[in-house]
Amino acid sequence: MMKTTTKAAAKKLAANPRQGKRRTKEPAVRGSRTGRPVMVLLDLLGRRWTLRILWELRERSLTSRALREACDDASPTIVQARVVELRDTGLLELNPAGGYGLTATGQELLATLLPLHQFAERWRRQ
Amino acid sequence: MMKTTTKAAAKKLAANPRQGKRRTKEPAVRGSRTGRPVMVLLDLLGRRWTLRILWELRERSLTSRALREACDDASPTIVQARVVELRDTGLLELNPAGGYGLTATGQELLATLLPLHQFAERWRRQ
DNA sequence: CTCCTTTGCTACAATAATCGTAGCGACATG
DNA sequence: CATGTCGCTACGATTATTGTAGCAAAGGAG
Repeated sequence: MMKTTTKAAAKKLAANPRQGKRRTKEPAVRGSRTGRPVMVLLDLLGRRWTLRILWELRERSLTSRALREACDDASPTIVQARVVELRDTGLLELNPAGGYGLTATGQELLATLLPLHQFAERWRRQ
Repeated sequence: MMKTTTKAAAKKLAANPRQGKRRTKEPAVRGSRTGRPVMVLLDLLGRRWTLRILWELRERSLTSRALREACDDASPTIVQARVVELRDTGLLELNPAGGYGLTATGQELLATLLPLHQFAERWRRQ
């Protein structure tokens, strides 16, 4: 019934090594079959919690748990799934010292999203 | 199980008057209980097809069907639901002459999203 | 006034995505 | 060893999204 799907973000990981290196399999982004970068990006950002996660990491790194709390205590399942996607697409990374943070590319993206803050304020006042 | 929900975008509309004026009920946006404008906005945009719909309307109005086709033939159910949300939040409107188009506010929002196009291009090349 | 097409919109069952709660193994500290 | 945190997963329950059909209200052509 679906046209294309992220076959299943991540299948199974052997065990639980404190830090699991991201394996490079499934594209992680379903992306409107055209493959046009913008569409792929819009699709990626248009998934629940993705924008929020990026936003919460805009000026600091957060541990997996802190990140969940920052996102209104979102389900660990989905936050983890989003983190995997964002890592696979090179926007986010797990710091060697621990905690998640934006990559250089991720910060570039966030820079283009920052104006949303101002817009939101104007928007609120109709 | 849910913390907050869009009780059900729209229940039932009496009949099918060619153009149904949006009724003002449910907030339409669940928005991370904090109520902070940015969060509400991120939540709204973080729903499937929302960003895409706005994007497709960036430089032209489209009829409901044309809009669906532009969005990779997304399900009419979901496109309609998103359109309702976007109308309720004043970002999109149904032109008297027919077809959906961005409101002034909607265009403001889109203006802040346009840079995503350039980013996406850079992003593609890693 | 019919026939025909388009428009905005809905119903419905099936499927996929998301949610909550619980918990694992690895590692560090006391 | 006992305790705590870390990144991460399992799994049943609940929503959200998908596809397919189709309705009623205009509008146009004949």
